Amino acid sequence: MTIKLSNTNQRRVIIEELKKLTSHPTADELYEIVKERLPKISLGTVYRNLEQLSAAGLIWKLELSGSQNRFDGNVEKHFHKRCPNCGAVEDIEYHAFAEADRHLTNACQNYAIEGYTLEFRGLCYCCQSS
Amino acid sequence: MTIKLSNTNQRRVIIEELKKLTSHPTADELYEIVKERLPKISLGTVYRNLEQLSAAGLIWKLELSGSQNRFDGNVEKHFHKRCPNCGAVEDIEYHAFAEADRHLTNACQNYAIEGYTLEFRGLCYCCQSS
DNA sequence: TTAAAAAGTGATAATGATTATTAAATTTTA
DNA sequence: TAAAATTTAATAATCATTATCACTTTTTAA
Ligand SMILES: [Mn+2]
Ligand SMILES: [Mn+2]
Ligand SMILES: [Zn+2]
Ligand SMILES: [Zn+2]
Repeated sequence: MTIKLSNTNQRRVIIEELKKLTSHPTADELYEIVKERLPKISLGTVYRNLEQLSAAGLIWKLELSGSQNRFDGNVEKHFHKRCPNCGAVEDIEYHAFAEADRHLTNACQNYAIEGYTLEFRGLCYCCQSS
Repeated sequence: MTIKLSNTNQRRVIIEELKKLTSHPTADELYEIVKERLPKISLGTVYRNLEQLSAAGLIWKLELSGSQNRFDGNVEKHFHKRCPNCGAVEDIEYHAFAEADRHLTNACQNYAIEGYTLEFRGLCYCCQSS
């Protein structure tokens, strides 16, 4: 049942560059970065691979509400905070909200709910000091 | 500071029809409904008014992750569940998750977080029985 | 090892949701 | 009631994403 992916150079570079970043880039932001190593790569290839890699569980596709999709090389359980001013997306350590998560999951038991998506809003460091 | 909106017939009908529904329609779905009363109305007018009405706090704009925006005539505090199979959006009564909400809000205090967005995933009634 | 089959690529076109533009109409202001 | 402000309908433009397709690369399995 595991998805099988060919070993192409493009795929290798895409996942490698994504995993270097903590910025949760959009497909086109990552495209610009990958292009430095693979100048002939096309944006469609980046989109296609990000889609496949997230389907395979190797990366995360962040479908944040009301914004362009972003991608995350860190697949450990954690949440995100988006800055309403500049749009930056930052990690929030899971442990900070672990208890709330337990309560949410428990409340879910009584309903036909499979899971939830939770995202926070708050000014990033840059936008706080300006 | 309150936003002032002119009293146009289009605006009146849009909000009136939205408030009749519990289906959280998209702009184009509501457009089809409103068109029965105002056949000459344009889709752009529906988009513009939904935007203004939600900016004024008279309705809710639901920016659900990874899907077209939907609109809600019910501005009381509540959450939503989206069916991963058919895309339907249903209400979840706030009280069911009030305790979890308290925990989330408390955890937020220690961080520069202004608020959060929470949405659930689960098969709707139709999709469960098929 | 090699040839057929499968998967992936790059270039580009197409799609779909939303926003912008603009002249004309309506509503508000005073 | 006339000028100012807002809104409308029609339409064009934008922007993110997906689809298409001829060609190349990778995988499979004899
Ligand atoms: Mn992250
Ligand atoms: Mn609702
Ligand atoms: Zn910021
Ligand atoms: Zn369903």
